[in-house]
Amino acid sequence: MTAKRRILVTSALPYANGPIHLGYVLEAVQTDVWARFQRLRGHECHYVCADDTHGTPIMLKAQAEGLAPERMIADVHAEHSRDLAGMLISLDHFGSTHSPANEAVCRRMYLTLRERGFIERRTIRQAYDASANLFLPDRYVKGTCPNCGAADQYGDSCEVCGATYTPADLKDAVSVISGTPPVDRDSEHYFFRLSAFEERLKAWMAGGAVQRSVAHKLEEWFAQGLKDWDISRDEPYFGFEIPDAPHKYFYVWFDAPIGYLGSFTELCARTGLEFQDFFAPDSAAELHHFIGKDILYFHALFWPAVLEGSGQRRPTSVHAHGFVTINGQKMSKSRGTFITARRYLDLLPAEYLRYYFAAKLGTGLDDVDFNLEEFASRVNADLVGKLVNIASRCAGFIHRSAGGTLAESLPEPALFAEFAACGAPIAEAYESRDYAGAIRQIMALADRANQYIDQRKPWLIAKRPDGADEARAVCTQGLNLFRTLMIYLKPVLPEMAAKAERFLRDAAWHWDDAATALLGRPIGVYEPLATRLDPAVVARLVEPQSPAAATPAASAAPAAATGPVTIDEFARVDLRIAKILAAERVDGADKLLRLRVDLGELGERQVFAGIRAAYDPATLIGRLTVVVANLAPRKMRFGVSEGMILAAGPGGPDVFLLSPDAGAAPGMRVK
RNA sequence: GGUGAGGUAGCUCAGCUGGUUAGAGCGUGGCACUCAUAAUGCCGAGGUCGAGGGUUCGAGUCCCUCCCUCACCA
Repeated sequence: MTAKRRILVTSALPYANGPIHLGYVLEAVQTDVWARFQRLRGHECHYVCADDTHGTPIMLKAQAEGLAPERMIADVHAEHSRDLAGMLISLDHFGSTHSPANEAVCRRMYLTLRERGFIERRTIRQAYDASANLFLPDRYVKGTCPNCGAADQYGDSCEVCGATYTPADLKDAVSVISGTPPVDRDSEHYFFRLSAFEERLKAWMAGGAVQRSVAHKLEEWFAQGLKDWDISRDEPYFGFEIPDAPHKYFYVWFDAPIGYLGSFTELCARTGLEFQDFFAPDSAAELHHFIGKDILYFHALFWPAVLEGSGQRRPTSVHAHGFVTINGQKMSKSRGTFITARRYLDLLPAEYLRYYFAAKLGTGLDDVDFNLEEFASRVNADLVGKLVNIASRCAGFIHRSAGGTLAESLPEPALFAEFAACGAPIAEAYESRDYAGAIRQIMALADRANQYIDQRKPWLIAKRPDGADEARAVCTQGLNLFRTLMIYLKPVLPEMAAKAERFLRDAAWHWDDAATALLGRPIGVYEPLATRLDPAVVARLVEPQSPAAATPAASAAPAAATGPVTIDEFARVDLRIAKILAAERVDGADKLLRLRVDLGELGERQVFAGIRAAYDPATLIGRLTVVVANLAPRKMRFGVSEGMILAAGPGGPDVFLLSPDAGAAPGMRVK
């Protein structure tokens, strides 16, 4: 086995203005599988990440929500942490770029860059929103394309003709923030002299730090000439102030990758690791970044240059992956295919997605299609039908005809040796991030294991009076083949592997354990390690979400069965006993009644309900029923509906209001 | 538009530096089995390897042209 390596890996920092979605999960899974694989091999591997919290979009979004940005990013951080943990991402530390540790690293690196002459000041002219008092990033200016005349285009490029330009080139430009035309204003900016690093970057790239196709892309950029990089922004800006430059802030893309170091600093403080062991220029430790192909420029050019320029080591590798598509199409909120990690986890186990992504992740930058039907069939066929089935069909015999103890030796050591020998090429596939290749090999072995059992037919052997030992031997062989495969899959399926360890009463597995058989020991009773997933549940990943706000009345179509909700989710719905004080028909609406209801301590509300065909308003007055009290108010043509009356039935005249038993009073909580 | 990647069985893909009848999984048709979460095994059908041209004794694999798809463009 190779010498013990010291490795630091990162996933790109998720931006703190939205939830973790499946695209990011792909990256986290890719990183996590690699990290877990390294640890399983006995190497020292630390995995850090952080929220990317700075910049204009965060600032504006917080403003729009009426929150301090610090508050908003804290909320998002909690959500991100929870979702990543749900996906079994084995982060050693998940920090934030908005941390004292990160600010300290930013300042230190910036000052070193400045000392060494890599920072320059230049005055540039930029679009400025005079009514909002802020400089506008390109994407915050919209107007007519100067090239093709398409309306409503962003300030950096035209989506219609593809032309690129600056906001000043746009015709009829307006600020997205205020809608007023921007003015040009001069401002002094700080630039990082990327151009000084061309030769060093080429050398770095030639050393195999990036994939081949990425190297091609970089060559193209080199050919165009490297431009210096504007790393400052004017206030107001949510970020870190630049030392000795009042009112100037580090551009979010400067402090974001530094967030890897900031986060690692915090991990060091917590665990006693030596930061310099990993970042000194002559560090023998490895540094691997996993990123999406969209941010290659930052990670493959700026980042190694910034690291080197500030007197630190360069990354060992930057590994880029493609995007996730859903059923062949881009994720899209409007199509309902923007799937968040939370949505997935509410419906399905993380490991199925991890397996599916791993089975489709190669070494390239190709997009990974999340095809719902294929996902279901692949998980069911591979994991349940093939893999777990091996254990499931063998375990019974060990208990029935062998007292629950494995045989003392393997009947087919050569077959086991073959499985063990595959450890090397499978490890090689993991190491080179060809997870699809690793999974292919593992599943081919799973097929062989099933063939073996089928040929030996332990169920027939066990029926013979003298067959107990042989059946036990065959199933001991089968279980050992299974065990070896589960060890190979442990980086992808950590929980299932842990369950299998417990089932076999085995110690926590190391990669090399795959090559030695488990013999002569008692094992536990088999319990299903994985259950089939229901395509109908999978399909719900792309169902439109939160239909709650759709219709404020009982005419709402009865939702189909909607799967389990947690008690907390249920508790969010505030159901109250309501007394109907008044009811009348709504002119101009042939389904609606306007109700005035008394909710006790919550006061009186106006609620519209689509029950006119079923109830005479006069009969309703004075009766008690149930109302959703915290439904978002909905503005209708006839007024605002401030709640929803609960009723059952298909609609029309067949609508039936709920009634509490005697004793209930207006305002009581239903729970 | 520029650049890059890619177009191989119904679907998802593998095919290394060109070499015998082009492969796998899923799906599909048939058979077998019944230990196993209707799981598993065996047999079969299904591809002019995007189109056309070229190099070569020989091309999915190299070259040219064209068509189509996707991504990136700081």
